Amino acid sequence: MSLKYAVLAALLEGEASGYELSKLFDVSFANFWASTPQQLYRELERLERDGLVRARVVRQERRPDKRMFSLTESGRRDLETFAAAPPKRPTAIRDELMIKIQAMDLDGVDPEATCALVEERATWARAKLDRYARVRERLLGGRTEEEFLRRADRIGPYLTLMGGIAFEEENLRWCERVLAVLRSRAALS
Amino acid sequence: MSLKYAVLAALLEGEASGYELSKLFDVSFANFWASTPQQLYRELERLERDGLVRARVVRQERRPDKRMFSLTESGRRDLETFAAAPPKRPTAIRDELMIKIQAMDLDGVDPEATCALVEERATWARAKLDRYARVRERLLGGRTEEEFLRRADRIGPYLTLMGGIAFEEENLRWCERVLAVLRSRAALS
DNA sequence: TTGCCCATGTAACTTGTTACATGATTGT
DNA sequence: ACAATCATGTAACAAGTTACATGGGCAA
Repeated sequence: MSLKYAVLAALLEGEASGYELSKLFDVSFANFWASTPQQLYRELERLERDGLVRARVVRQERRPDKRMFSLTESGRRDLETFAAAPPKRPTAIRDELMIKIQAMDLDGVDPEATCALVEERATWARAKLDRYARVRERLLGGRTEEEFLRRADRIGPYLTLMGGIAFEEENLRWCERVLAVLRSRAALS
Repeated sequence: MSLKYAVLAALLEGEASGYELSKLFDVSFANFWASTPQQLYRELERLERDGLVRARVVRQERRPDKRMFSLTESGRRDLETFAAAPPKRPTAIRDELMIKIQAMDLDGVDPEATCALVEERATWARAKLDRYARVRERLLGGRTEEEFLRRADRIGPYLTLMGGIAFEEENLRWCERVLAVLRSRAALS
């Protein structure tokens, strides 16, 4: 139900193809709404059928044709209504690593293996933070954060990005605390 | 695929009924693996059929019968294998509020309404933190964190709880920053 | 020459959600 | 009297995942 609104919100940035949206959902949108390219293509079909989005075919040379999607007036109105209404469902998280941590104390589980998993997570978190930093610079466009937040027309995308950055930073801190604990326990035995 | 392991990991705490598991998934497990009671009942059926879990019917007076589930040896081994293997899928988050924030700059969206949504989120975050604090006290059982992390047999559940607490604290800080921004913009116009 | 990028899609399958049903007990 | 708690479940539906297919361009 909400992937619909995630797509509409993504199209606020302007016209985009399914492929471009799938890239966007891989970087910034992934922080709060996970989805695969297949889901997006399916959703776009539905949104077009329902008149919330319109498609324009762009012929390309030496590249497959692409369909550029944009919001219709009715899509925009629907999104406005959604944006002011209270959320229907609580935030859902699905993080396999945490299940593995929950079960790490089992006899058959090598603490070294657990360490490796946490280190991998930390590496990913750092990579994500790097990408966010670049997106942030682009959004700020030379202004300071304070200046931007006071004057810019659209601050929504910046506020969600702030959320993503804070989340990954916290993630990284957690990884480091866990690694410190695991290492000091390894030293004891 | 991983709800399976989330359930097995939950049963590490000991025998539990479907109902009790659904309570657990509502409090601590919800931080990293969301699921509804109906999913749990279905999953438990499957796990029993596959021999990873065994059920024992407990007759009760003045209460419906209940089925208490516990891990079998093969369930435990399966969980051990899972715990040491790298995650198959990246962490997925689905947070409606963030979509609403992303779209908040639309003309038809009242900034007051957006504020109210963020305040509600902050209230929930505080309530969650309260509950986590109680779970934490129970786990520590009077010891300090340092002492606990050095000597306890099972630290997995504490580490995931630490993650949940850090996540909610960050959430709350984000809410407060957003509210400060929204209020100072409201004062300007 | 292997593999990734662009660009879209179909089909089969697995998960997750929602609404409903039962029925006694306990608390306000 | 009404709602919540305990305790489980069915059925219908919506959403998400995985594997596969197409086919030229481009870089190491």
